Amino acid sequence: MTVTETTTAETEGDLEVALKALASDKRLKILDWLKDVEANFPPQEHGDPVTEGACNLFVVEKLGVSQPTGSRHLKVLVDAGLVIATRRKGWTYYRRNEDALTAVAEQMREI
Amino acid sequence: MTVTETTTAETEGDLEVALKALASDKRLKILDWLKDVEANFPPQEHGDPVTEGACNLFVVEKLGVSQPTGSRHLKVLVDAGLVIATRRKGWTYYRRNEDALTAVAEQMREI
DNA sequence: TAGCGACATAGCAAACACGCTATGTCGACA
DNA sequence: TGTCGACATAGCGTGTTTGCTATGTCGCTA
Repeated sequence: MTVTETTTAETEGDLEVALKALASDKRLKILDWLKDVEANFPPQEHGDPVTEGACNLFVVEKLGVSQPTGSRHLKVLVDAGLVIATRRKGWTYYRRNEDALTAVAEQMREI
Repeated sequence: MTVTETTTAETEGDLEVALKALASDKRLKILDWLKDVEANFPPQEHGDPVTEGACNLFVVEKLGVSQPTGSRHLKVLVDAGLVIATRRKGWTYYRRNEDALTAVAEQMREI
């Protein structure tokens, strides 16, 4: 079994990094879609949409870009700590890091 | 008398535009400094710091960049509607657009 | 009206962001 | 072990951002 979780622990970190990650139409869309994986993506027969998130290819397809481009957008979000990637078997699932997103929103109240 | 106020009326507009403007270390600093003009900038004998804001040169100097570079950072904030520029006599004053900033923070709660 | 101080604009180079194609890696399965 | 599906990484062209210097504009004031 190989399960790898990736977070950059940005719950309190650099606001600028988070803002750079958020300052993109496509990445804002991804975050919005991930609010409700079951509603926004096709059914996954291999990995729980609720606990693990949406798989890479579904996001890529919905974004309407090539697979590497979509993967990079996701990586930007992961590197900023706003999204958590779970790698299992052949697939990678992405879900929102609600704690980090809430922290960013909180910091924005003092901007 | 020539007084010109500049706002891009972004009180409800594009979140992405605001985030792009905010995704910069220097521009975040400017916004922070403008929270208290009197405390963060030298005394202005020509224009009320509280009602009109800080003059261009003071911001530029504190940023530690050239005058055109500083002016452009300010312009980015103005274009995004986050800062209001008031031009009077020879000087241009910049102050925070609290309404727009609050609106952005509010939108961030649903991100 | 000549000149000066305070900005704004133009124009340019370096760095970064973003799209793509091509290719590498890694786990399953025949 | 060979192949295939699902990503990740490399590399490349293009557009945008960010810094600078040089220069334009505008409102005084001499």
